[in-house]
Amino acid sequence: MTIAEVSEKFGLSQDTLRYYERIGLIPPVTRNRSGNREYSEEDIKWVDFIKCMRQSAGLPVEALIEYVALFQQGDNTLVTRKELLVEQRDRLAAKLEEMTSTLVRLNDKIVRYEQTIVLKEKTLHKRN
Amino acid sequence: MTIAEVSEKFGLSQDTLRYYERIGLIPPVTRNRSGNREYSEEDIKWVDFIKCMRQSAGLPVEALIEYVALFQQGDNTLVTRKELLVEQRDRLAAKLEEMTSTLVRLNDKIVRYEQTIVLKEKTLHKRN
DNA sequence: ATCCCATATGGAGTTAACTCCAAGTCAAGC
DNA sequence: GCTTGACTTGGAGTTAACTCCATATGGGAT
Repeated sequence: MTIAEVSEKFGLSQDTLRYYERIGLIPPVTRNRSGNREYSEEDIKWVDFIKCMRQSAGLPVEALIEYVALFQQGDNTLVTRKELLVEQRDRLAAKLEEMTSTLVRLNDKIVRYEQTIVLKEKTLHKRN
Repeated sequence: MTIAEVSEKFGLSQDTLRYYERIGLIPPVTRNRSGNREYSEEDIKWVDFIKCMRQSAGLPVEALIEYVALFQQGDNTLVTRKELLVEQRDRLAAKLEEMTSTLVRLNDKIVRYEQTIVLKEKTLHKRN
């Protein structure tokens, strides 16, 4: 797959894809004879994983760079990598809890707004 | 409450508190005779609300500024304000779902790591 | 051969959200 | 009455994460 196709597929700009590779957020992408990126299945899996961890989970770029670096060092970093993921997972879980209670708070606020608005409408009715 | 106390209480720097006020993320704070901020109960509730919506829910500053501006215009913006909150609530709920499935994905990955690590350990045992 | 277009690189520019700084003011203590 | 320390303001600086740009190159169509 070319960079244009990957960009299209994931909704990441070509610049972002190159940027991610440049800073080590994804491992170096396969190239063809003329030096252009030719994303392999592996490469695409990395893009998918990183996109998910960045955009959806909001994991810090720094942690992901470290993860990729460890990955490239091979099997003797398995335990470290796992620990890194566990830490991020725990952070994410905590964040989720926090956000859930904020969602509840927002919902409550909305309900109070609805009540206030209904009250206002009734008052207007009475007047007219 | 002074700005130092509010800063302490919420873990927001004094600079951030002034910045929030400057850009309209919280309404103008009460002042004492010498012009220093003297946070009232109301003011503190705003800080609490905004901190929550920013840091925990990650609502965009822009939307919150609009909300505060509407609030300051009085009761005839009730419906607009409610709609604004509903939109943000829905976004937040969507984000939460997305994050939940990413959490699952991360968890799965961790489980696979654990299996791989256990396998490695067994292999080593056999060898030695 | 020439034109065109997608791609390449290194480096500069942008954006959001703070964060820091310089210079000034004010009340309290010595 | 002078110093000290917490506060004020407007504006500049920083950081993370892109995003854009200028310039160059490599193949395919005419």
